[in-house]
Amino acid sequence: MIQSRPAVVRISDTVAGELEKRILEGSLKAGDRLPSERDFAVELGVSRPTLREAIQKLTSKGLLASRHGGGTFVTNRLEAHFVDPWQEMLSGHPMLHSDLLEFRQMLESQAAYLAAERATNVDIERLDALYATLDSVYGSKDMNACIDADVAFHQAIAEAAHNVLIGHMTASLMRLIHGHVSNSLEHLHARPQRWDQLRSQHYTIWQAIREHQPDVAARASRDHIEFVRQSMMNANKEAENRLSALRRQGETTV
Amino acid sequence: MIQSRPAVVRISDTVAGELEKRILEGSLKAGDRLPSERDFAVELGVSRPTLREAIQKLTSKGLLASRHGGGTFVTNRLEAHFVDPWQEMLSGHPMLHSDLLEFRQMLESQAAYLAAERATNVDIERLDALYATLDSVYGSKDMNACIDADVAFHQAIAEAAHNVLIGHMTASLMRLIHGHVSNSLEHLHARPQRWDQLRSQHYTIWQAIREHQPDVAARASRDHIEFVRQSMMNANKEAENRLSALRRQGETTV
DNA sequence: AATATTTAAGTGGTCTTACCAAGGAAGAAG
DNA sequence: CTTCTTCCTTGGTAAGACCACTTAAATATT
Repeated sequence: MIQSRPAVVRISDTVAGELEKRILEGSLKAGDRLPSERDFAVELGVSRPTLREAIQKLTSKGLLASRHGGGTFVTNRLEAHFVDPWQEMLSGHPMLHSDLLEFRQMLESQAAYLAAERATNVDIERLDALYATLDSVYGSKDMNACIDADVAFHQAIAEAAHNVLIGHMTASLMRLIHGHVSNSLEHLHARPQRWDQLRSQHYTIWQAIREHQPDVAARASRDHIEFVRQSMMNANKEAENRLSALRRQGETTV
Repeated sequence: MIQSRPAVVRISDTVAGELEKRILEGSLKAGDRLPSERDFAVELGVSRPTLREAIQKLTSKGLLASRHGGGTFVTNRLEAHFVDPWQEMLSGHPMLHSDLLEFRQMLESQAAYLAAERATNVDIERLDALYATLDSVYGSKDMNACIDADVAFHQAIAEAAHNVLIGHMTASLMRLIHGHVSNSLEHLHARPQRWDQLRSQHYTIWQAIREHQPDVAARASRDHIEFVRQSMMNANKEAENRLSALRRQGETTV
């Protein structure tokens, strides 16, 4: 109906593109309800399964949301256009956080080891500056600044290892977890003693690299991630407890 | 039980999640071809439109790709995310091979450690089979078969570590260096004793994992890569010697 | 015998029809 | 007026059929 020659273009893609275009242009605003699938399919000149496949695509992009018996609506989150598969996976499968931390533990401890072995004077000067800002910013309450300084510090260590793979890998992982770090650190906000523990851990790593003690640096880095890991597991456990408490409360009110 | 939060349980979502999980865990590897939609729908116990909707979701996420008349394939986007930047760097700058081996040393020793810790009976059975073929094929002169068996063996170890990042990372690196392995091994062709050394190294790793001795496995794996590293450096040195010898010869003739 | 062409089987893409389940609104009962 | 029932609309799933494309085996050609 729509096209005499579909050629290599899938109709569902064409429909999805058309809908996406309408949403972006504003003719379909956030909160709007789409016509029923049957009517809309006729209107667009395609079959209902084809329309549904197009809707699935946009739903997985976060642009649409369907309620059984209710209708299909335009969501208000237009920012989720480009999805990094790993990013999606991380939020979808929380068990991956454990794997990710395990990987970081390996990567960063090795980076610290090599950095302690190979760091030049330039590297150490950079580390000194970054550690200074890290230490000063840890005294403030600015969470974002802390995260940025933390990332920069670890990235500098990775680059001081003078291995391009470790450098790139660390950068990739840092980019990947940048959004999740806040989750894994926010529970520290009300715990000053843990805050100080992190501070001293960074100090140990920094000094070990400065004094070219590879084993100490690797061990300290390993312990550092292990600490974050334990803190996160505790946070998760507490969250579960709160959740089940809420559930119990709900059951009583029912 | 008035209302539960995940009230809407769409089958297509369940299927999509199942597929995503399989891709993530590696049972569906990059490049793999899915069964035909008709067969796969029966296998999963759902209808074909439902399966298609699930595939649409994952396609829009970039995890799957369908070719009309050809089939549906698992993309390598998860791995490409990490590997892409290195592809041309590695081929352009041979000096990076040293970095690569260093990275492998870290990655594979950690994989061996975790595999020795976590390998299930199924994992060990797979390792047994792969080691058997590896050992038998090492007796032949078939270099390609040796490389394939070697890659499969190390990949199986990485998957036995039960860490999706380590699994994908190893797969990426293996694919990345597949063409380079021949370079790093061809010099062994005329050296039977080194051939036997590799064989015994593999045996040590294999047994350590079977007997759940993480430290032994990690150490053996580390030594294994170190051996390859030394061999390659020697080979490079010999190549340089031959090259400079040729140059000297050229100077005399000029 | 090797190569180019044809053919047939298999696969994804689309459509039609039908039925089920969840939501919502109109109407009936209190 | 409130509450409950009923029924229609809507999205979700299933099954079968046909079309378009790819692939590879079978055939014809050289």
